[in-house]
Amino acid sequence: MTVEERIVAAVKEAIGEMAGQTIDTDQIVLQKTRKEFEGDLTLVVFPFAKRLGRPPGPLAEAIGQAVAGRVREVVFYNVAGGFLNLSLQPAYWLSFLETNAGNESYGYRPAPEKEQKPVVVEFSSPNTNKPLHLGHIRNNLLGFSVTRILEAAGHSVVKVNLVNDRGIHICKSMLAWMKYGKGETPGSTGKKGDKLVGDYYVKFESLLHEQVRRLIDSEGFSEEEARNRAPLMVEARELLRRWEAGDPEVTGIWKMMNAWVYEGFDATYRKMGITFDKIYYESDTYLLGRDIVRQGLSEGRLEKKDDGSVWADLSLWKLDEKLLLRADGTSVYMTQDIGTAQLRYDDFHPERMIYVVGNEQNYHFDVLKKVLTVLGKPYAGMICHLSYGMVELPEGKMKSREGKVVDADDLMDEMVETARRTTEELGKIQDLGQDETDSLNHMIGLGALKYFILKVDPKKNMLFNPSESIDFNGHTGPFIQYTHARIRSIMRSAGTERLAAPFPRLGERILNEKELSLLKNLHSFEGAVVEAAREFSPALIANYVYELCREYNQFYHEYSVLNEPDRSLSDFRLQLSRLTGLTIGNGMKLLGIGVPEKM
RNA sequence: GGCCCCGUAGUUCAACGGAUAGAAUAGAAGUUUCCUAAACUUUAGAUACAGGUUCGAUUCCUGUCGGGGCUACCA
Repeated sequence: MTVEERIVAAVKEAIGEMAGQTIDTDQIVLQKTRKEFEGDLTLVVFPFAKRLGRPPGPLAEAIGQAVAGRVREVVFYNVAGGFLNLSLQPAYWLSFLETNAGNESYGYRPAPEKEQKPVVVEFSSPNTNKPLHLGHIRNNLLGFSVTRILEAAGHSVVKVNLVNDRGIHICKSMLAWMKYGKGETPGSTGKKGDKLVGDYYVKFESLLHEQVRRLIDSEGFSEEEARNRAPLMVEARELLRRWEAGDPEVTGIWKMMNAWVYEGFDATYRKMGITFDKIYYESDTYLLGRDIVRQGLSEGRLEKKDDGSVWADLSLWKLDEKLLLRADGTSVYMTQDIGTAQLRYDDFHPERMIYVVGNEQNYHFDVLKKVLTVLGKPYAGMICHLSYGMVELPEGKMKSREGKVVDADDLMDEMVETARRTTEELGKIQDLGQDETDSLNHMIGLGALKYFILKVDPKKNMLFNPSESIDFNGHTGPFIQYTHARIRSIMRSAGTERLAAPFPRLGERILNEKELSLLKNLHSFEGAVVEAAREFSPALIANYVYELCREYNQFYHEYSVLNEPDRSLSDFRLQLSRLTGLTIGNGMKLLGIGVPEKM
């Protein structure tokens, strides 16, 4: 049990004895004491004052006395208004540092038992006719980081990707390539496969748009009708029909073009540093949902309309009916999601299934959960939509169809290029070889980008302005990486022998303000990890690490580590720096960001 | 129209209902004989508006204004 937990327990006990009533643990608010007050931890007493009908001041006093008597580490307390400030004995902080200074996995819970049920996290989920853009970057980084955070919090995790590789939209890019491609390939054009296919999708849409406009003008059709009647659309539907019928020519082209796309995606994932444990393809799974729906129909859980379409009645939750099978028996998006959920459940028997999907699909996931409930599926309650906000451009939402996107590859390349220029300008690392320099610049460039995105609360929309490049100074990834490099530099100078020496005895020496606040900061890393796992929020880690670095840089500026003449004090600061470095590294690892030895 | 989300310094982001709303950046002024100045210090600057709930509201409720999303036999 941590000290915080023991204090909370003591408070609970004390109040129980004083008032004869029990208080919920989560009603006991213990926060860090603000800098302007004396103490380490602060208990907010107001809520209890009200319940016990006693004035806050004296009550705080009484609780303080009780806690000091029960928790050994609490050596002093003071009351300010309705706040009870508790001070821990300095030796507590020192022993904390002593036990953790060399702990490479500080902040991480031990790996889970084999029999523990995993959490399945789906993220990325690309569409094979759209190259990845900034919106996908947020999805990928979030999803990947959340899996690392869950692992650090002691969960077993499976990372899955669901590739949307079939449907009418895929036929569109195929059709455009068949009609106008003249046999182009990634090899013949030197283009990345996903980009090449994406270009044909855009080409289809723009040609279709022309046809639609002409039909509206000449025949007076409505937009919808014109879209339906446009020759290109008719051909695309015919292509889909042939695909579903297994036409060898069509599936051959489909396989070939998909292979191009996957090669392109792989390159992008590699650059981003993202990996998966399992990749699902909708073309493999889309029929499964249909069977489940038919089964549900035969069990009387669903309704069939006169035209043959199948619906789920969600009026119990004040939602509309939801279509699950069209009149012609084909499936819709929701039908597929039912199938993939089932498959995932069968494959992993998870405790939870998390979907990292944008908040534009909030309604969809609400409905999915309800539909699975109607179907009586045991995993209906396991579905958890990790809903994140859009990345907006200054002119609004990104739209693939209109080509208004920030391309993922381009953006990453620009970041690396900026890193390269900055590294050269500063000229601090001449001793590295070309390969090392390249990988350093990659680390810094990607670090800046990833941090920029992950520091924002996932739930919130965020803005990206392409004309203002992402910063490398201030509240940024490179700032954190730089702090790490500084610390590593000290570690190298100190040498392994000194680091391995017994922990210094400081005697009666009082830690200075910076040392103490650094220690407290380090101490709260574990809590930050647990909180981030509970909230699915890498932003909490990002902001924690930043705060830690700011704290360290102030300390570094004000006090010397290796040049401190008092040897034991110098050793203490060395260990303090060491744990700071480890914590920065471990924190950044949870964000999928590397930290350098030098920069 | 109905439903949901969001309005915090010029800008981008913080703040379990808790003490004087934090940072960064842009602006102004400084710090290099000292372990990496991608750093540090000082300075100025914000809760859209109007009510309510409470010991206490950026946070919860209501209304107004502003922005975004969803509301497909698209995915």
